[in-house]
Amino acid sequence: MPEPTAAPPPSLSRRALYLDVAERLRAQIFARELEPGSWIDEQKLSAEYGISRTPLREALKVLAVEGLVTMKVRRGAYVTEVSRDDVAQVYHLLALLESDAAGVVAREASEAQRATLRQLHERLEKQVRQREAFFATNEAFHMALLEISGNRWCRQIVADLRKVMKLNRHHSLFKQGRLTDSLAEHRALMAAIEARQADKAARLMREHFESGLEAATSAT
Amino acid sequence: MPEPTAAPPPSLSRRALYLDVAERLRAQIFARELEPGSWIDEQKLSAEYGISRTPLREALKVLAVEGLVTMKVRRGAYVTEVSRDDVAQVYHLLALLESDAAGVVAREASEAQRATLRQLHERLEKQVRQREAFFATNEAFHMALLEISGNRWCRQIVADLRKVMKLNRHHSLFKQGRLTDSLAEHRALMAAIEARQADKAARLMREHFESGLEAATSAT
DNA sequence: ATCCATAATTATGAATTCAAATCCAGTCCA
DNA sequence: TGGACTGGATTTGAATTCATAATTATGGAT
Repeated sequence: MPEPTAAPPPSLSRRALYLDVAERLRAQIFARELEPGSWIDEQKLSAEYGISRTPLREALKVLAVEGLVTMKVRRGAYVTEVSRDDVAQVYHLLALLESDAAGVVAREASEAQRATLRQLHERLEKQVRQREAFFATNEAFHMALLEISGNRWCRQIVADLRKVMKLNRHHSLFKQGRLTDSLAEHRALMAAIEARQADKAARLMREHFESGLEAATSAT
Repeated sequence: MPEPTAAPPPSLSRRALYLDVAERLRAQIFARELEPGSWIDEQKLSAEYGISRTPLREALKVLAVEGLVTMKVRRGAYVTEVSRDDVAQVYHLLALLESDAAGVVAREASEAQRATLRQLHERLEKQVRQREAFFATNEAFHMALLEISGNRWCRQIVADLRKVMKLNRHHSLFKQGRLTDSLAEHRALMAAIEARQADKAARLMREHFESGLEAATSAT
């Protein structure tokens, strides 16, 4: 069979193939090349990727744990659909989990850990005009905070929920003016963390997500 | 021809095999039958389970995402250490998520939904002497509450975390006197829900888990 | 024309096979 | 004696094959 794309260098990838495939699948899902609700054709995709079905199926199972795809018995994998209601529920959970983490961080973080967050926040301040970069740094800030809070189970859950949120086409940061609002909220949160005000940090984080939800579910 | 009804379908399990295998692996990991840090012999295990390596490897990749095992390239899977700290982290999360749910239920549950919880609680009252039955009803009560709270993402996460706790050998309900204490806490919680006192219900649920953690990590 | 039964096709789930990397024991040589 | 080397045994990672469930197509009866 003719291979669709040039074969990659044999052993340059020290990572497992199924992880690369999972990464590629995530990218295609987030890019909407695989639409939410649609069935994933294993044969077609494995041919497209130039691999066998085995590593593809392993990758699909990984994404299923993350919530990006849904496996149906004897029916294959489907890209997860996120309803308006799901968005609200997930925002609620993120508010709960991340506000708790923010409180822990404000209370217990070391100076070095605060410095890490400070640097990320400063980067964020400079990226209000670059939506994509802002996205990435925002994500990095939130995950760094989770990392510092020290609860690995919480970190994993939040990471997965955030991936699911990316499935939602109405992402809050796409909304008009949301970027600057979000930045202002981050600024206040960072200040509370620097001042080691745990309750305030937790409250600000919760409000940050409430604003985000409002923006996400607004008409535009 | 009186063709005898086809033999009972061998696959009564409506779940995928790899999920069952993952479940079994988790059980062995938490029961320390697979020791932390030890290498997992795919051939031996698949033979032991009476399956091929394929579904086992899929399950291992699922557990890798969950953080229960670590995959090393060309070197196989290793059991990750599940520390005392992990238990505390999971209890903390359960307290956070279930107390929130308890608040929602106290605030918004219908009379029919309260009746469901009431029935489960009354069953619990009668089962203080039967540990296994108490376990099951306790679980049913908590999951029913989650169900009523209406957040399917939260319900799924809590179900997963509870699975982890259930497999932990230091389960709080195994501790001396914990059953009656737990029941008393449930009684107070139920009363708060009946009285539709959301804040109180949330607080009681949080304390319920704090007591549970204390019991779980105590010396005995 | 519609509906039902049944045959053919297709896709999934799992087992098996195969190639390549790793490990291990024994040997050779400085 | 000790360390590097070699060749075989293991073991992983991935492709291929196979069995069965699900889907679609076909044909016949009402």
